[in-house]
Amino acid sequence: MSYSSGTPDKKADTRTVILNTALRLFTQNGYFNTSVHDIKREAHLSIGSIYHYFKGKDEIAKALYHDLLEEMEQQFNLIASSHSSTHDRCKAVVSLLLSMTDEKPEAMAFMLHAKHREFLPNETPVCSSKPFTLMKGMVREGIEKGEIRELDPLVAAAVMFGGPIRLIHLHLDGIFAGPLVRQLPSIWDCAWKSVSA
Amino acid sequence: MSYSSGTPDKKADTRTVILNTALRLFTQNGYFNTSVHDIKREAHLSIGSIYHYFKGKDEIAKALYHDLLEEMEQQFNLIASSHSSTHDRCKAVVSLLLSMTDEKPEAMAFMLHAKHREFLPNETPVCSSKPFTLMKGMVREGIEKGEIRELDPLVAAAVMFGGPIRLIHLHLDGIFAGPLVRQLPSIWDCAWKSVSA
DNA sequence: GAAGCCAGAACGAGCGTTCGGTCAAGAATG
DNA sequence: CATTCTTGACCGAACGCTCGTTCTGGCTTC
Repeated sequence: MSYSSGTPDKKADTRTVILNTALRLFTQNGYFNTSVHDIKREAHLSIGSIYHYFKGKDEIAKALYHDLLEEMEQQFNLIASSHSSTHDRCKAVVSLLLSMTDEKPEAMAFMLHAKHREFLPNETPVCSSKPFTLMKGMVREGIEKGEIRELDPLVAAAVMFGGPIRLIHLHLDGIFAGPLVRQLPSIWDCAWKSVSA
Repeated sequence: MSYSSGTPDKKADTRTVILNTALRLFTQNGYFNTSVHDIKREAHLSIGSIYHYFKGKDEIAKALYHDLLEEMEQQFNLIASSHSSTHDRCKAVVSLLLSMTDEKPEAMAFMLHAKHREFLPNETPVCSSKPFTLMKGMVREGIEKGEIRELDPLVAAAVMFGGPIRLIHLHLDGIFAGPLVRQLPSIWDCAWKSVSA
């Protein structure tokens, strides 16, 4: 490798270059409209290099999916451990979702927006993943503690997080402009009003 | 045509056979995992016959998209004209969405769930379509009349319809079982509480 | 010189689409 | 009535192209 002799750790960050490029193209054009040759071109790599790090196209998507979900799960656990009331926990979750959308829209789009079922048929669907299970768990606990009205936990979770998630979708589709975190006060007010006891 | 002499109107309903088969396969396996040859096989037709009625695969999807959106728009207009208060109108819309999901889950999945952007890049996105515009219009009117709190209309619409839509997604993903209409009272209660003045 | 990394030509399968054609049923013609 | 012509529904082999993947070989580093 002759060009750019200054790069220090070119070792195994070819992998992350591939992942970042793939994430961008997948969210921009969709999984099926993105070929491995497209990733190669955009990442200034060769086919061989890509297949050296990943067994195939779907392995790239799978790696992205797992990495992003794991990151989110960690954040959720952090939230759960640093807040005690259901109200504070759920508000922190909504805040996190909004700010993550502002900061890493592509990652968020890949997690929430993409139809993983279609290209990762053997993966557990997003809504059954750990982060989503944690969200449902928070809500159930809130019902038991009396903070939230007596409702089917799934319905309560859908209602409370459905609004923020819908706004995120609208934002990712380019319909709702501007930073989302700015909407946190009003949207959280609405969300909490909808289920609070 | 010798087989099944009993069929009266075999004339132009080959078209609807194609559309119904395509809708089923598109929602079941996704647009990109469905080939025209698959449609041919499942519909017991020939390639030539399909291409006689549609210019191409994307035209089939486009026809489905337009037909379904138009049907929904008509229902929405009917609702708007038969209810006067924002509360009643929006409740009727939510009720319609839930019952439509129960009755025609595939149609609903194709409208709400599918990423049309990826295979119909020249179509207006769902969220900018007439039905969704009508929903936003109802909410805006509700704010002007004082039935709904003073909020960004888009935020209010996202919050009010986000919960029900989220539940629909969960249902279509097989996570929330049972008929959705049964949840209308509780979910509408939550939705209205979240934005009502 | 062994091991990891990268390059890129080549392949084979599957796709959307084309196209030349058959067949049945009317309409037009005699 | 018998005939030719016309039309539209339908068929399916075949084509061209793109894609995911493989493979062979060279380069770099220790």
